[in-house]
Amino acid sequence: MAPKDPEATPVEALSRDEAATELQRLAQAIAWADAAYHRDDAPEISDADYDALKRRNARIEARFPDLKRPDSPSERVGAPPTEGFAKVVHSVRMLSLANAFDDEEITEFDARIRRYLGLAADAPLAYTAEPKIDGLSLSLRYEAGGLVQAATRGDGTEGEDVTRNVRTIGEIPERLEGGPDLLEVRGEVYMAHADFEALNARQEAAGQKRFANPRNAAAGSLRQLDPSVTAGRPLRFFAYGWGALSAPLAETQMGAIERLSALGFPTNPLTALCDGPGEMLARYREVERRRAALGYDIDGVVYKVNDLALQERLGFRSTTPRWAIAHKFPAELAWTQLEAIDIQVGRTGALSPVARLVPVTVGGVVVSNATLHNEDYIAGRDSQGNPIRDGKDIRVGDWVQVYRAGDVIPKLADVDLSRRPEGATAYVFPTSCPECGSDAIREEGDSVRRCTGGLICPAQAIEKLKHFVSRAAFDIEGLGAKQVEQFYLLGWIREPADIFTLAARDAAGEKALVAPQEVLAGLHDEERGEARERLADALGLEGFDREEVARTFERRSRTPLSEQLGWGEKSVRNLFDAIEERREIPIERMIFALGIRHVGETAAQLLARHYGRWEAFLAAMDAATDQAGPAWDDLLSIDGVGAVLARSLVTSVTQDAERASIDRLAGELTVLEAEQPDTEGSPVAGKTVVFTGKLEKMTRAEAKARAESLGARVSGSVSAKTDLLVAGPGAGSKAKKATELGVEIIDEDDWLKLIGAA
DNA sequence: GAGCCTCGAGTTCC
DNA sequence: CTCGAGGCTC
Repeated sequence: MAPKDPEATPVEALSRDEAATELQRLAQAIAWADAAYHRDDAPEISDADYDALKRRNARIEARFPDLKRPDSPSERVGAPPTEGFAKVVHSVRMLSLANAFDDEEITEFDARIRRYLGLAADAPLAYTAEPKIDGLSLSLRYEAGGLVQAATRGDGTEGEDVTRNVRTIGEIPERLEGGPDLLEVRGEVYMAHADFEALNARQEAAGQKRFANPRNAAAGSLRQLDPSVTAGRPLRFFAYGWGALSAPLAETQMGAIERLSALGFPTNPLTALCDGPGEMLARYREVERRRAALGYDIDGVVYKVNDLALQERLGFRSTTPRWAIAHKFPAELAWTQLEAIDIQVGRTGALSPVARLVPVTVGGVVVSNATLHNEDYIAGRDSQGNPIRDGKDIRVGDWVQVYRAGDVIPKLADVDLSRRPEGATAYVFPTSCPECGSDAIREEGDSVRRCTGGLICPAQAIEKLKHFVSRAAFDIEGLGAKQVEQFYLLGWIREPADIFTLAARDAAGEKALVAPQEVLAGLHDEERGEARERLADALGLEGFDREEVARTFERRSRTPLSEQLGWGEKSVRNLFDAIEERREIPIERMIFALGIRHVGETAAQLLARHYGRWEAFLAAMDAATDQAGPAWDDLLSIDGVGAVLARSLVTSVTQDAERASIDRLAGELTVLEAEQPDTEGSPVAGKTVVFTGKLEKMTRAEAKARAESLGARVSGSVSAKTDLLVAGPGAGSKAKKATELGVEIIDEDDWLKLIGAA
């Protein structure tokens, strides 16, 4: 059990008996945290919390030396679970693959590539096909033939340095002969079935936890802090790709794989060349047929365009290469019973139903929750009103079939009406918010029902704050989702601006922004049991008693954070330092952090680039309030901004309460001007370019992607703001308009010459 | 107006 | 990771 947080009595005030009791409690709590960290590779409490426990233990021991226990945590040897793995930024992003689940999607994949490349349906186009190993991706960096770094995939941009562990894997060469000077090899670490069974037998004999499946075993083994543990684990490796290179490996994917094999890397023996969708699908069946006998887990077949020059032309979408796709095997299914349907309220007020299930193992993992999407889904209809699951609705008590979409997200596939319990009634979707009681309404044509409470809804307020501190927004170290939620419940932070005044209020001994009566007022009716529980929990109380809650609420408001359990002086200082660091914030993060519907990372980036300065952005929003006029048109002229986004943005930013909150926040900050894309030496940076007519050396999509990578804005129509028109043969009205407006016109060859210089 | 292609939002489990 | 929907292209 996790240690609760009984309001910490100052060490000085502890009686002897209390001290002895607490030392025992601390010893247990620390041992529990250690075990959770080492055994499960999943710390249950934060490093800061852990440090605070240890420090309090040490202080009590210092005051009562004779009470020191034989199992005192301060005597424990071994590395404290502070340092994890160093972060590694990948020089070339490790992307994921687009997925396909049926044959048709593979035909479409081929057609899409041909279209993009401008190839006829019958032109030759070869693909490689290889089994998709179910393990963990790894990037191995070799310099001058020697392995210098191994990193996990992480989020694709930044992974963890696992070099010391990887050096213990026999199948990964330490040195290469005759490779390029710089070579990053990418592949999959996995554990074979036989090795997995043997490992689990050993784990069990040693009284340790069995691993749920080979992939978890491989992941757990690779992420050992002690490389000697990894050395004892039977990890294996298949190379399938590469990142940074000082010289090309080959001209084709197949050639590159053969080269990696010649350099000493294991490559998958089932890798084959296919000349089109027909052969690809035949290969898929073949691999599927041999799946059970392979001796290791695979979850599909990956196809890649064989010609590397074509791969380069195809390039990437935002998170996946265009030249590859993973054809997944059908997901495993399992039947279980639906215990309850809960409603969660998101940042935008969306009411999302979640299925609480009798736990069931699906694909090696125990699943107890699954998404139910929205009210139509429960009723057995899709957003167009067409029946899904043959129109069967879902009721509490039903037997339902579960699968893990993409091997991750649990979903329901079917309902067994023959086993429906007698008296089961159709689920009635709430029409008021379960968190704040406000009306929950569904807009015309929308599939989700939303709480109309806005910021008075605690769920929305908390989710908005979580979004605010999230990685792509303010990313404040030491202030994660958990802390934000707790600070909100304790009344210390109600809106983003409050984060930046917290340190001062802490020093002044008055953190709460609301009176306890006010907090309690919202908890009157009996239905709000959950909210009461959460508040009691945040206060560290076992039960809910109004007077005790109010008392504790005030005491915690007055007690400096550094004296509260779970926090120590150092962690508090780190938190406040991290907050101070974010008083300077890039404008794109600021815009994203506001959490406006339809404005995600990408849209925020576009807006930041367009307006440059924060004041200019706000002024433009004000000028566009009436949704007409030059400011409104200017907003809509941004490529990627349409009417829906614009309306959502302008109404949010100019709405009084919201705006006041934004201004309070901005008052605490220095918002940094947008950085233009890194296009040093690009002749077209910041220019607005329009393509028209037929392009002969590249497709329109390629031309657009290339121009944007050089910092140009590509627009669809010629206007006074257009700097350059690239006109191929057959250009018509656009060329005419450009001439009228005096916009420079060049042909495709001139364009290539122009950007070739970059 | 139809058909992509992306992005945004919501979600689970480790 | 997926679904829904916004926005762009044809």
